[in-house]
Formats: sequence, C-alpha cells, structure tokens
Amino acid sequence: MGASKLFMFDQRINEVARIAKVLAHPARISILKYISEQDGCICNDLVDEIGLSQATISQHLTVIGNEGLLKGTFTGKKKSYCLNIERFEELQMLLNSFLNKTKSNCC
Amino acid sequence: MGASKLFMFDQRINEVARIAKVLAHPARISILKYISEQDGCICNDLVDEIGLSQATISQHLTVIGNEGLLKGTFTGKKKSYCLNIERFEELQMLLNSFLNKTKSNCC
DNA sequence: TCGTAATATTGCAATATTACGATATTGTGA
DNA sequence: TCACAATATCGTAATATTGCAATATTACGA
Repeated sequence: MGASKLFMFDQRINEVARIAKVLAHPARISILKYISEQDGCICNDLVDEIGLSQATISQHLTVIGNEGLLKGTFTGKKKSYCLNIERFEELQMLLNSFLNKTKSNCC
Repeated sequence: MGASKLFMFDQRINEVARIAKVLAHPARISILKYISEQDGCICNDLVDEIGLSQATISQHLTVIGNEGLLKGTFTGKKKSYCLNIERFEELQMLLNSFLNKTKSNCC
C-alpha cells in the first residue's frame, strides 16, 4: 500500500526520477527561473515574487538544494542563492541521457 | 493549506512541471525504459518485469499516457504500447528549453 | 453464448508532498 | 547587550500520490 517501493528499482532509474522530482513542482521551476534571471537572489525576494509564504519557499529551496543545485553565500544577514551550474548541467545530462536512450528505438 | 496553488504560476511553468512529474517516479521511468527496449510491449509484461500489481502498472500507464507519450494499439486482446516519439521529443525540447535558459546566466 | 485472458476502473489504505503559522536561529547595527 | 531583520525549522492540516484487492470491461476462441 501507499508509496515507496523505490528500493526495487535500480540506482540509475531512481536517480532520474529524483532529478525529475525537483522539477516536478511549478514553485521550484519558478524559483530556478527567478534565481537564474537575477544572477543571485534572496529568499525574501522569492517570497514577494512567487507569493508563497517564507516557510514554504525555504522548504522548496531545501528540496532544490538537496540535489546539489544551489550555492548559497551569506552576505550579511541575507543569503544569496545561485545555481550550481556544474551540478545543474550534470543533471541535465543525466536526464537527456535517459531520454535519448529511450527514444532511440521504437515501433 | 496543502497543495495546489498551481493556478498562480504561468502556463509555461506549469507545463514544465507537469512534464517533469511524469518522470518523477521510478516505476514510470522503468516503464518508459522497458517499452523502448521492447519495441512495443504489453501491460502484463510490465507487471512481471517491474513487480508491481497490474492495477498499479495500469495506473502509471495512464499517467504517462495523459501527457500524450503513448500510442497503444490493440492486437487481439492484448494491448501494445509504444512511445509517441513526436510527443516525447516535444517534451524533451520543452524541458531542455527551460533548462538551457535557466543555466545561461549565473553568478 | 460462455469462459477466459488482458486491461481498466473503483474504492480505499498508507505515504508523501505542499503550505503555512509559530518559533528558533543567526547575524547586524544601535 | 538588545531589538530587529532574514532565513530555517517544527508542528500540523490539507491535498496528492502510490499501491493493491476487488470488480468491471473488452475481446477472443471454443
């Protein structure tokens, strides 16, 4: 019942799914978009921009961060987030590697 | 509280998230992988292959199908699923379009 | 027509995710 | 040190997803 039979899938497959999960919520897409547009940004900007509560934004940032997609630096009491481009590209490549392999043969 | 504040995000953003959501579960990744490897396949094969119940597999197939990723043809009482490559590539392009735009500027 | 095989749907239980108020933490400047 | 601003974490409610047994549907062959 319920979820989490993840154990039964091989690592590669779980990895692709995990990457996709980060992108699977519009708030996180918005956050990534905004961060990239701002060339570094701040959580509170996101709260204003996206219109979700500070707690919720912070939570989404954690989800994105857990996949290694963010570099955050404190400047004073504010935290500047920006993309970890290397990791970002790595994930994009993993995704595309799966997608390309999948579409290569078909009926 | 809880979920679904999707209305507040623009269409483009919701679309990317929706695409990612299809890929956000290892069972669905496995299904896509298996279908592509088999050059057309059958639901019951998937049940054996993936080890989830027939009902669950069928459900996942519906999720994948709702994004237009499957073409199913009945041959007798069996249903042959295969990838809708055109749609598959379209989604891949949408994803990459977002990812590329996002990573292009950074601090 | 019946029985059977393959797939879909329904109903429901278990989990996971999302959201937010309240509170904690951390750093700054007075 | 104290008050304040920015961010993180906790607790909890609402919603969504996942999974399966049971049942329905559909198509075939006898």
